[in-house]
Amino acid sequence: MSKAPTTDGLAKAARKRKAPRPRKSSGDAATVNGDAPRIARMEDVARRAGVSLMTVSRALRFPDTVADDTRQRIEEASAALNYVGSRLAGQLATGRTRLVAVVLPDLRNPAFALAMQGLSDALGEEFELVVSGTHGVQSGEERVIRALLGYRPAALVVHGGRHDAATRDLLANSGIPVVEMGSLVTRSTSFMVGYSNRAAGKAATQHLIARGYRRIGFVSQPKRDNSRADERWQGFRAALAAAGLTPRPILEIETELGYERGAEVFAELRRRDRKLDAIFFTSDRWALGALFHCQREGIAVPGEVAIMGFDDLDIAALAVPALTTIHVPRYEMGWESGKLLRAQIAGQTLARRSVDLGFELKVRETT
Amino acid sequence: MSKAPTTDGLAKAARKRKAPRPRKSSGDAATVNGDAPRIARMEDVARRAGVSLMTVSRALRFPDTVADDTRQRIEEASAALNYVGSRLAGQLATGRTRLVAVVLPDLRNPAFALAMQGLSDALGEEFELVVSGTHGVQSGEERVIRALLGYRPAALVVHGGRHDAATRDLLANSGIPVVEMGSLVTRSTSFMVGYSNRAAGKAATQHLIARGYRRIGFVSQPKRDNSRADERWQGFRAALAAAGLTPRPILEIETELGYERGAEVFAELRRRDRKLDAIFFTSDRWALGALFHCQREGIAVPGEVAIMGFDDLDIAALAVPALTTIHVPRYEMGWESGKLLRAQIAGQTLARRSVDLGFELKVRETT
DNA sequence: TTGTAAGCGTTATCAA
DNA sequence: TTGATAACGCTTACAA
Repeated sequence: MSKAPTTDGLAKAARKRKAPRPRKSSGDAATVNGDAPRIARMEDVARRAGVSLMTVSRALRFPDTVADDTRQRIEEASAALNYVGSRLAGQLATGRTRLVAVVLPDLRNPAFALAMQGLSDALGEEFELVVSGTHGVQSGEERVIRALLGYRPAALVVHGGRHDAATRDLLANSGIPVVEMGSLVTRSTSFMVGYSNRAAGKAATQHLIARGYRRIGFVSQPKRDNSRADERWQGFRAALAAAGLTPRPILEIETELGYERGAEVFAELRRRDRKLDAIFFTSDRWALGALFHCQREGIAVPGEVAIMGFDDLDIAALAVPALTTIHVPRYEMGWESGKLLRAQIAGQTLARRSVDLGFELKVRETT
Repeated sequence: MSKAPTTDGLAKAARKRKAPRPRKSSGDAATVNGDAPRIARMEDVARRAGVSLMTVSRALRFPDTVADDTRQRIEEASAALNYVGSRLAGQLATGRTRLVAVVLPDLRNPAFALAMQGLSDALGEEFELVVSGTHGVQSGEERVIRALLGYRPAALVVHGGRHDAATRDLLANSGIPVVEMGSLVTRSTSFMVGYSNRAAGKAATQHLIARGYRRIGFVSQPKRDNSRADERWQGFRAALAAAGLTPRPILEIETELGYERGAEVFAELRRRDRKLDAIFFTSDRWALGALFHCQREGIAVPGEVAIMGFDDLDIAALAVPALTTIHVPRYEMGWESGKLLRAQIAGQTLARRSVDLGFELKVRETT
């Protein structure tokens, strides 16, 4: 008896010797003795169904392994108590979560919203998305990712491109499948799904040059904070160089996103060079703002100035004149990322580390 | 000795008597004896810093309660191991999570994206958003919410309006603060933050009537699946009735959202009534699609037909002619919901169960 | 087919 | 100021 006693009584006594943390009321979940209705636990269901905890766990996850009548009793009890299993507990126990963490520069950007929908669709119902925005600030990225990793997600989706050293480190050592969605640029340890912003920027510019435009303005978000902007700019410069055109920094403007800003920047660029004959806006929002501005002011597009956008928003094709722009497969990026992650979560080892979904130059009426 | 022995040895022996589940390698997280680098646990940090588990826990959460040098050692160890605490475990232990569940009809809708940003901003960094879309299908709502509740979120945000009985039940018994965001309509147990779609629909229609339009078309999403659509329609009908106009169901069309559909529906309505003098589109997307269509076809707006939108998308004000529409405070809805939830999570009991953020009729050039 | 015990990684409680 | 222990609600491994 003094050595390894086997009665429950003693074992439990041994466990409870020290002051235990007071547990929540252990009355049946339905029969609450207090005020707020306690959330039903699996144990409550078990008690009500007259079986053990484990039988409930099994009945809920592997219905076939439990006797029919038992299962039925459990299902009734579960429904009666409005039981919703704690995934926190479940996932802690299994070591696997069904969460996919998503880090985006800006939640309100419709382009990202589209990608998220694709991601969500590809992942299906068994996964949930935990989303966080960095407000476009690169320095915030590591903190946000770290916070998300605390939930031990099954996978991580970040917006591709440039990351600081700490972030790269975090991604590389996260121990979970990571997809960088959007840009295709850096050598990286993660999978990449997207297109080349540099190539797209170059293609857009080459189109303008091919159309005969020579004095071309360039509008983007601050390149310092925004790697996409920087890559598109590199493409822009590369196209100029390839055509033997001298870059004119005075015609390159950085500004915040927004339709109104498009009109302002348009006017500013024309002020800087009266003979400006085309502008490459790296977002349709500016381009459309400028286009409407021209319409209002009676400026002929592309007669006086050609306008090139980027993104191919839904309205781009409908505006009058219809906007020439670069189409990017937003939804598909999400979808492809989701498929890739599912495969990896399922244990597959994938070889290809990069999926180029390409882009499409949509030549319409503004160039 | 036979009664309540106090030595650790025996207590542990008693616990370990039966075949224990094989634990993961217990080597230091950095010195892995296998292949994949194990994620560091708090215990690893403790070992490395030469303190107990609890001291680490304290040092990380309440730095002030730990001796300076101890804390420093712990911070170093934590950094060296790239330690990221498991929120799964932490939140299971505390019974409180820092997750806010969000259920939206459609992730890709820019309007919802804006609200999400507001929500995220108001909640701040200590909360994460778990997001799920229902694809506009009301019947999917309960399942989605149930799945989300499994994560024991600190609060729940659903898109307001109509819910089926099972969903209402779930919301009422969730035991956490719930905000219905968007519509202000049903009596509900949850808080509501939004505006009255009915009032907005009525105001829009009254504006058209006041302008002298009498044969007014109405375009919306299927009212059956979409409570907002239904409420706006009720407002539409109410305005007609108040003005003594006879409703003409033939001029009411249901269709899917999309710019292109706007042009199609516009043409269809004009076919149904050649003397149609105005159309109330319950989304700017259709309205703008129709507007561009008119521009292309040389149809005078509002000369031949007046166009009224809903939502006040950014472009609405810039289009030529600028679109008359209803402005809805999307970002503010999210922000207000977030503030409300934070207060409730913090334990405050709030009296007001409904926040009417109103809407604004933006009279511009298309009416 | 069902049940028991141990463990997931953290925090609350109490003792030292 | 620090540490030992039980508990959070579930699942895995094993026994019955």
